[in-house]
Order: sequence, then structure tokens, then C-alpha cells
Amino acid sequence: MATNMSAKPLKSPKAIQVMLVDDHPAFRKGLSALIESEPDLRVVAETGDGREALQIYRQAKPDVVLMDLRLPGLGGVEAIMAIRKESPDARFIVLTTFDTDEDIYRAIQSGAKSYLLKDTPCDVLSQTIRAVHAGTEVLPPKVTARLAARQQRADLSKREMEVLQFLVKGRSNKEIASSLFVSDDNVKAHLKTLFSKLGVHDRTEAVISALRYGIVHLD
Amino acid sequence: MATNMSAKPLKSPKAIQVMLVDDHPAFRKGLSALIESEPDLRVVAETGDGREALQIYRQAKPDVVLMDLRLPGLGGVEAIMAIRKESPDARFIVLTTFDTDEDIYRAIQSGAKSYLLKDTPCDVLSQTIRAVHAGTEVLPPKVTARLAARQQRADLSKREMEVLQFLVKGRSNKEIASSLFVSDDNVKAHLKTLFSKLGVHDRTEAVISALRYGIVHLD
DNA sequence: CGAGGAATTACCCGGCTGGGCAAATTACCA
DNA sequence: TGGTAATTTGCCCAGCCGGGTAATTCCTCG
Repeated sequence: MATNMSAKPLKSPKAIQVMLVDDHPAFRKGLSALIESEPDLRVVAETGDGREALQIYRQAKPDVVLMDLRLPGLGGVEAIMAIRKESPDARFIVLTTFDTDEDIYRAIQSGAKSYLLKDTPCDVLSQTIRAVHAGTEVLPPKVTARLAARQQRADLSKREMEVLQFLVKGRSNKEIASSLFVSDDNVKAHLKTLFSKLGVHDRTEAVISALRYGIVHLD
Repeated sequence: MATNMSAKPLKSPKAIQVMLVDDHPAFRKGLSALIESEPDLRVVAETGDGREALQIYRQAKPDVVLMDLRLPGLGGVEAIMAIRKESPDARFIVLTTFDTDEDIYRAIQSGAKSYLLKDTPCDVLSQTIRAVHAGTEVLPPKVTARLAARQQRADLSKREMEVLQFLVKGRSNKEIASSLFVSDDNVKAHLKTLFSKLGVHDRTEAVISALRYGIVHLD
């Protein structure tokens, strides 16, 4: 605790520069404490807002970004894509509570190098930061399994996604048809392919699996 | 930072004793740092497991418990009830990511004195700990609103709940009927009252609102 | 340029679903 | 003990839903 009475810097100038993006202040505080307690790691920026993350990244130019997925302002995946558009070499670790197939898939698609759940032990966290900084991808077995499961599933077409959005709002075929300015039968046609892609037999099951997979959300 | 070189204790012996129950190590670390930075607050115990919470409470006898809801081992509400059975005066602050009507309702029913979301600012957190220790109930406006909304809704009967459980599994009327050893028509009868209580017109909408309200979950 | 996938519409049909109406039994509370 | 709520079964019926089959247009990729 009291080993740093002299004027020399607490951190090596070559410490890995970490940025935190998470909307839970206390969680950020915990991550900070954790990271700062490692001699070779350093927190150089943090925010709880997705949109703000982009600006702050520009200023701080961190080596590694710890990013939550559900954020006010801009989603984590969108934030990653926005930052990578300007800085393709940016390295991201997604750190979140959510572990659906689709969340994981989209995060990796967007360029995240690792995907960890928030119940990850502290030592694994710091190790992952070092690994990702060194260029390694770090994916826990469960995450890899989910990713594989996702890739088994057929992608939904654009129209099928639209229909699915209405399904999780509880809309009937007629309502969906008139919202999309198409015929009743057309909605039924899309539902048929949607059901087979999701491996279900009716709309209620479709909503349930879509929510389970994380393809759509309730909010 | 360096004001504590002497041998006198860092904390007043009368500091409020706080216990943390949350399965995110880093979040707990953040809460600890936050609480320990207040002279009148002190973390005396922590765990990430619901079942363990009971034993640890017995040993530590904290003044206030910060409790998450989704926990391995035993749910937060169940843990609160178990502890209050032995120690009716125990004071709980629920601190969670979930904010459904039903989660809030059950937490308050179980005897929690406050309900905060994890994105709560740090200063509000410490203030709430002091307030709850002093015997005050602390409920943010949004939480109060949800609680009021919950009380508007009619309670579901035991049987209606059972039927609802099957609905969120995607079961058909026939399947539900044979699982419950009742007639087809009986399931339809329960669905009728269920729909009217939830304010919906079909099973898909019923599943959606039940999930929204937090009456049932997907896992 | 041809093949294939996406989007669209159409028809038929059996079955499940949801609404309305009625009634008997049980159980618990006032 | 009387009333209220929960649980149960039954019947009728209109309508939405899901499966099968088919054909057209458009766009893209090889």
C-alpha cells in the first residue's frame, strides 16, 4: 500500500491502456480497482454511454476496450462497429450479463476478440486483457458452444425478421399483413419458412425460441 | 490517501456493517471499494451464492444486506425470506439489473426495505444504505410506479399459474390438458380467465405480457 | 446467361383456438 | 352457515392458424 512514496510513476509507461464502457457505476468501479491493482494494466478512460464511447476512444486511444452490450445511447455492438470503422485495429472484450447465441454471434461478427460473462473471476479478467492485447482471441468453452449452435441455425431473411418483430409484439397475421402492405397469405408464407428455420410449429413457440436465441428482445 | 499512518482503526467501531450478495466478482469489488471509502460504512461479509448467504449472515450479523436477485444456489427473494425467518429484523436492499413489476413486488413482499437498479449512482447507494439502516424505506419513483402497476393487476390463481407455465413452454391446449390430467375444455376455461386478467386476446400475447411483467421467465 | 434464393400471391383444408353460455363441486372466509 | 372464489366439465360456433402445393417476379451470383 505504502510502497509508492517516491516520485517515480505507479505504472510502467508501457502499461496496457484499458478503457471501460459499462452503465453500472459500481461495476466500473470494481473493474477499475481490479485493473489498477495490476502493475501492467491501467484504466485510461471510462463511460457508461455507448455514443460517448466513440468520442472518448478518439481521445484516449486505449489498447483494449471492455464493452458491455446493453447500453444507453448506442448498443455495444453498434459502438464497436462505429469505433472499428475509424480504428480497425481497436481491440474489444465484450463483458456482459447476456449469453444468448445471437448476442455472442453479433459481438464476434462485429469484431470483438473475446466475450466474457460478468460472473467471470477477477483473475481471468486480467489475464484476458493481456491475451487480447497480445492479439489472442479468448472465448470460454460455453461461449464457443453457443457460437457453434448459432452457426447451425439458418439466417433469417430481412422480411422474415420483420415478420418476427411483429410476432413478438403479439400481432395477428392480418395485422402484420396490413402493417407490411402485403397479403394475408404472404405473411403465412413467411411464417412457414420462419417456423421451419426456428424448428417450431406455431407462433407462440416461435416467439419463445426467438427470445431464447436472442434474435429479438422484449423491450 | 495517506492520512491513516497511525495505529487507530480505519473505521469507527460503530460503522454500519454491510454484507454483499452478488454473483459478479467485479461488481462486488466495486461495491466494496465504494462502501469502504465511506468512513461510516464497512463491508463485513460477502458471497456470490444464495444458499451460502444464510450461513454467512449468521456469522457476520450485518446491519444491512445488499442482495442481488438472480443468484446461483438460491434466488435472492428466497434467500431474504430464509434469513428473515431466523432474523426478522434483518434489513435488505435489493440491488439488481431486473426491474419487472413482479420482481419488485416479490422483493418488497419478502421484506426488502429498498429496491435499486445496478445503474444507480454511487452516492445514492451509500445514502440508501444509511437510510435503510436507520429504518427508512427507500424506493425510487420508477420502482414505486412499477409496484403500483403490479397492484393493479389481479393475482393469478394457482391453477392459472400452472397453465401459464406450460404456455411459456409453447405447449398446446391438448398437451397442457394431458399434463394436468384434466379435460381440454378445462384448460380453455383457465385460459379465458388468464387472458382477461392479463388483458390479452391470445396465448402468444399472454406469453409476451407474462414475460414482460416478470410473472414467468424463460430459463 | 442460367440457377437459385427472396418475395409475393393464391387456393384448399383440417384442426386448433378463443368467445359465449351454463352448471356442478369444493373450499374457505365472514 | 351462507356467500364468494376456484376448479372443473360440457357444448356450440366462428374464425384464425398452419400445412401442402404451385406459380410469378426480381435480383444476385457464378
